[in-house]
Amino acid sequence: MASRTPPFLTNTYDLVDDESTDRIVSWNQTGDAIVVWDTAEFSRDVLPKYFKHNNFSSFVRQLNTYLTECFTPFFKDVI
Amino acid sequence: MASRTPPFLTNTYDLVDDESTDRIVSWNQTGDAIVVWDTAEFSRDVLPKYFKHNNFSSFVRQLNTYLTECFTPFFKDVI
DNA sequence: GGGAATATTCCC
DNA sequence: GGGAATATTCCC
Repeated sequence: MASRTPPFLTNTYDLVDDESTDRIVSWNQTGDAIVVWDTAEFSRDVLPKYFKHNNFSSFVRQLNTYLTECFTPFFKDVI
Repeated sequence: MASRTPPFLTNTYDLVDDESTDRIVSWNQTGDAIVVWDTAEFSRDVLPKYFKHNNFSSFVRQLNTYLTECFTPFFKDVI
């Protein structure tokens, strides 16, 4: 029996996959990385919908916890 | 140097001490115990102002973590 | 980035 | 109630 996928990973998948916020955060062209287009909006508007905080650094901390070579996010702050 | 008081304890002190919510949660007459008069209102309205959740059981879990004989809360659900 | 402290959840 | 897993914060 595979153990349950951690909530952080399913939440992160969901928030990236949500097309209504692709302007703020989306997959890259090849679909193997996350692009955060606007970290300010991302932190303020998107994070609290999925997590109990609105801190970009807390999100990145969790990302680093679960990171493997299969999962390569990057950030492109357009400000 | 004393180490810093954990946020849970200062938050809990503050929420009990706030007189505007004494109808929901207050000190007892001798000031050495917490009385939660309405757990439903307490969970829904008071907890999220001080913590990142609205679950009574999570509050009690933390209370048990920090409990000593000097700190004796009790709950009086008036429903 | 990540170790460690604290918070929140989950489950016995 | 509390151990353990996960999340959030704090700090190096």
